Parts: sequence; C-alpha cells; structure tokens
Amino acid sequence: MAQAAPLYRLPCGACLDCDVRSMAVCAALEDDEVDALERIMISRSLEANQVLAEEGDPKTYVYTLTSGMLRLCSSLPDGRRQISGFLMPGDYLGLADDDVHTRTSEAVADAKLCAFPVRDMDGLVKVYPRLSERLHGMTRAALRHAQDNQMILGRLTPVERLASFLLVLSRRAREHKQPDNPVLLPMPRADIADYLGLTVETVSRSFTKLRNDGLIRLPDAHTAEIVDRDALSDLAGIEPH
Amino acid sequence: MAQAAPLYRLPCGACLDCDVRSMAVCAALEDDEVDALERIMISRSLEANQVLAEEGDPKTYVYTLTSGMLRLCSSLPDGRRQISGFLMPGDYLGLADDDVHTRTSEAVADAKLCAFPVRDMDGLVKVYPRLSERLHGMTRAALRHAQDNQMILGRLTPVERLASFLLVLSRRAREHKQPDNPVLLPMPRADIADYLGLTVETVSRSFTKLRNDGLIRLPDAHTAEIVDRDALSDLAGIEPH
DNA sequence: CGGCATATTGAGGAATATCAATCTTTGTGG
DNA sequence: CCACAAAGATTGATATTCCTCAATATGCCG
Repeated sequence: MAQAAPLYRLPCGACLDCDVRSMAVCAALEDDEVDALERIMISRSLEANQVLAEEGDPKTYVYTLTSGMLRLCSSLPDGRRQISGFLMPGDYLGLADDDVHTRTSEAVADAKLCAFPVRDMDGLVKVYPRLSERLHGMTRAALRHAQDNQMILGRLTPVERLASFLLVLSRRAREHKQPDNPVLLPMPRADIADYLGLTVETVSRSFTKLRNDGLIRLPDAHTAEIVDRDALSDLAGIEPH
Repeated sequence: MAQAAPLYRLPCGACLDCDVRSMAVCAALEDDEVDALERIMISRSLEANQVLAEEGDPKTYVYTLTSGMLRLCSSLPDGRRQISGFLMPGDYLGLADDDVHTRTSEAVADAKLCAFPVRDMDGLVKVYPRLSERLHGMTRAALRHAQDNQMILGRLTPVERLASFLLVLSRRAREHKQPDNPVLLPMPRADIADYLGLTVETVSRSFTKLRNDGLIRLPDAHTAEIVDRDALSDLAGIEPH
C-alpha cells in the first residue's frame, strides 16, 4: 500500500531554529542528528483547556512542549484534584510513564507541541545513546522536583508554599531563557490551589499577604513581580537562586 | 603501586543466591553477567538510625538495600522534616541524584547494603544496556510513586493518608515476596508523621480510628493487620491490589 | 454594554496542630 | 530475672489554622 506523504510535517531543518532546541530532549543531539528526530516528529497544537491525554490512556506518543503550558493532574472519585506539575516550553511529556499515561495532561493556555510516536522514539533511543542518557537525566530531575513538592505539600504553610511556587516559576523561566521577574501565571487560581494542596480562597489570601508584606507586587492576577527575593526565599526555606 | 586485595568482598557467586536478586537492579543481568556487578560491589551494614549519606554529600556510591529499611529525608532550617520515601530490600539508592545526594539517607532498622562506586557503575552501565534500561525504569517508577505522594499529601485527610500508606506498604511487601498481611511497620510514629505530613498525635489517632472502625487490628505498634482491605482501599481512593 | 467566569474579601465552623498527661514498650544494670 | 529509667505511643483539652459558605469585586468576551 502506498504511503501518503505525512501531514503536519514542519519544513526540513525547522528544528535547528526551534526556540526550545537547547533545553528540550533534542539538545542531546548534534545539529546533523536532530534530523532523525525531526523525521519522526508531528506538530500538534492545543487550545486552552483541551485535553491531550487522559489518565489511563495508552502511551502512543511522547511530546516536547514548544510553547504554552500544560498541567498534569489526577482526580479522586469525589472530584478532589491534584496537579502534579506544570510543563513549560522545552519540557518533555511522558517521563514518568511506561505504557500508559498515569496523569491527565491538559493545556493551561494555547500550546504547541512536537509529538513523537513512542515506537519510533524507542528506536531512536537505541541509535543515539545520548538521547537515552538525556531522557534519563530529565527523569531524575523530575523526580527531584516531585520530592521537593513532597516537602512543600507536607510541611510548608500556605504562604510558604506560594512563595516557593513563585520562586520555582521564576527560576524555571530563567532556565528557559525568559525574563525571571515579573513571574507570569498563565494558570487560574484553582490550578495553583490544586498544585499546592490548598483552596482558591487560601491561595488568594496568601497572594494578598505577600503583597501587603511588600514581598511581591500584583499588577494583575496573572503577573507577580518579585520585590524582595531574599525574603521570599527565606519564607520558602530554600536558597535564593 | 601494588593493589591490596579488596576488603569486604563477598564469596564469589554470592549474588546468585541473594534474596533480592530478582527485584533489584541486578535482575537486569543474566546469571553469568552479575559477576561483573559483584566484582565492583562492597558490602556494607548500618545500625538503626545510622546515617548513610547526608543531604549535599557528593554521590560516590550507589546502593542496593538487601535487608532492613532506610528513610530518605530532608529538613528545613527550623527543624521541620519531610520523609520522601522508605527503601525496602531490593530498592536502589541514588535514582534521583546526579552528582550529589539530594536527601539524607538513614537506617530505620539495622540494614545491609551492596555499595557500588558510581564510577564503576557508570562504566558497567555502558557495557550492559539492559542495566541502564532497568535503572531508567526504576527511576520512572520512583517518579510515579513520588507523584502519587503529591496527591496523598495535597488532598487526602489524615485517615485516608494512613490507609493509603498501609496499603502501599502491604503491596510493596508482596512485590518484594514477603507476606502482605500483617503489615510490618519498622519505623516509629514520628517517621510516619513526617512521611504523611502530619503530627505523631494525628497519626496515632488515625490508627485508633482505623482500628475502632474495624478496618485494621493492631497487635502491637509495629504490626498492622489489615482486616477489611476493600474498605481501606475505598478510603485511600485507590484500586485494591 | 451586559453577562459570566474568575478573583478577592469576610464571617463562621470544622479539623488538625499544640500542649500536657498517662500509658506502654524497650533497654539496661543490679 | 526483675526493677527502673528512658523513649515511644496513646489519649485528652485547648487553640489555631485553614476550609466552607457567602458576598462583593474585577476582568473578559461576545
């Protein structure tokens, strides 16, 4: 059977100009090697709140987020929800899972992704050991991050949780080569609440507290300007970055 | 310079008889290959509460726990502590870390371990790709586990947290080929509290509640017999295993 | 401009932390 | 082997914190 020309393929060499080239999985490959990745890649885009994969779905694709933001979440039968993480451009979706997605992934804001069929990706990983090493390294980093969250959820007060959340977002923005000060908050308060194990009201009150104490400014609900980073770090119980 | 015969070396072939052979990293290797692992291995033992590695220490060894139990924890400047996990025989220490231990590891009860110098281990991983794959798979499992904990810490009530804790311990005991009921609790209540983000008093009251409701029996403080596994699973919001 | 979703603020109550006392277990030395 | 001290676990009384419910304010999109 004749194979139709694959849809949604980016123009050849597009990966080389990609915004996230230096921080995503593909950073493991040399310029003349990314081509192999590009060949198995399919572009996708999501609108805000669109679901990419549901908890329990078979893992047929893995993804690199190139723009926008995703949330990974799971819910209890009675509706209680926990967000285990937010993905920023350059982040990889599928690090934790073997054959099945263990979390639901949804777009917080309009998002663009590179989709890789897992079968093809598994093949590439065997050809390029550095790709495998990079994935393993990203998994380790995700694990450290999840363990940090255990401390945040288990032992920090609401204001401390929010302080640490803002600092982590700021630091990650910097790592992703974006301005680290006003911190952009594309997600609604309910998402922050479900990430920090709080209610929206408590999140809102914690924002107000940080503002009244002069640690941050809030030009609008989706922008937090860090005024006193040291005090914020003190609160969060972590070293300033 | 002449190299002295290495100390603490187990008799040749000991790995083949090892209790944890089938569940630890070494399960990735065939019987005739574990020899390579055994050659770089050094046996260690720890007494209860002895520290194996401190948060921030350079990662010079990785370990497989062969008996006993370890806790991984970190502390805030003011003394608040969070335990990110307990290690059971067959578990691997060092999955999350690159060059530095990000958590303190201590013995809950007397423990025995196989220690592998990271340099040697890095070398072996290159020779045996299956070893690398297995480590990556164990890291993914640890990540899923840490994300489950985020739900537990962020959204479950104390009794629900304890129920889920007992069920996880029970399931892991089974996976580790030990009886899954009664559940053995080698760690003190303070450890359970610092793992579940509660106080000792609340942990104690939660045990009492589960006992009074007929879901468990408590022959002694370190033994919990599961009486109604379904009700316990219901509480924990997870499928019975 | 109006209507809806989201965010903030307020009042009250429920749940868990805190403080304190008792009970139990463990380990040690006589 | 028993007595005793010390640590750990449980139970009780109280206080604080955060959640719940309700009202108001703000922003956003048609």
